[in-house]
Amino acid sequence: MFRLSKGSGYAIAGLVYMASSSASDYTGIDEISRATGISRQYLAKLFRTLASRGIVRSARGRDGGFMLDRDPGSITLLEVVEAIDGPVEAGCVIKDDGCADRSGCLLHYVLKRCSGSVASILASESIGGIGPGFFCK
Amino acid sequence: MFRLSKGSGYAIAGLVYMASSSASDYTGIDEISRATGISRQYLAKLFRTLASRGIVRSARGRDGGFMLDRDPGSITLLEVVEAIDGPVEAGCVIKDDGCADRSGCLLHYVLKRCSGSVASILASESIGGIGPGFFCK
DNA sequence: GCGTCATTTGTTCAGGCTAAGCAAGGGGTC
DNA sequence: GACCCCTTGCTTAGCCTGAACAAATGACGC
Repeated sequence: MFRLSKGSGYAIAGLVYMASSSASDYTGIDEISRATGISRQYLAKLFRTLASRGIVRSARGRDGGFMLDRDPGSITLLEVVEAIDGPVEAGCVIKDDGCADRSGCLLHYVLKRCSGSVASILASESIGGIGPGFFCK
Repeated sequence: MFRLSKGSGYAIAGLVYMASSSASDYTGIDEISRATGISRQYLAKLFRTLASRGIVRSARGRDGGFMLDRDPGSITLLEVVEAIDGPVEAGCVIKDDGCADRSGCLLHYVLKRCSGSVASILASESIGGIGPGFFCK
């Protein structure tokens, strides 16, 4: 009903690396994969999704790769997570659609508070804000 | 890296129903399944897990069923969620073990804030606190 | 008291679905 | 021709669902 996947973390790690490399040209997926230790194929799949969402730009062929399409400071973690995992929001577990906020579903209310809290934390941090010091040893 | 599954929601719904029925004897899984609209088999599996964690008590045979083993007000949603989904905590995505809090992993820090926030919200609500008004129409 | 029966949980199997990761070939660009 | 993204398909694991069978318990008839 509500999740943060490993894929989201991988995408954030890759984006942070790109932002910190401060290269004005494209960065190959192989380089990002080596630097972060993430599976090359899976990372490529994630970046294709990010490209379709307008977060990164891709170029094929020699000297091709991926490149941030916007200022790192303007890309929030929430945006990245929602691109990969879908909306960060917890609906009612019992009824998929019904159960609007107006109904007195207390469980729905508690879950809304959880997802809302996570969303606001993720929205307050950006790729540029994480910075190159991000990588754990 | 961190999730709240449907199973957790189902378990909470079942427990709330049991607490609200205020019966001093055992409640059958069929009754809970009918009242909540949750798959009987899956609900039974969830309740078996809850029984092994000491949250409910079970009895087989005629007039058997499940029964809260403690005061509904003392069973927090966090306890139920962790019984079903495991610990509500987001570790580092890049390194499974290393990456302790002391290292300067900013992503780790952000994720810790997210999971900590969710855990504290879930810990502040109990099965007894949700109450019978919980069910959405 | 004993055997039978209905009731209800416990166990097992099988299938559909999604996330995560792997591998190979296609095709664009320098 | 070398480089590198794109597409497709496959495998593994875990979640969710459904069905059938086994085991335990209480009620009833004798």
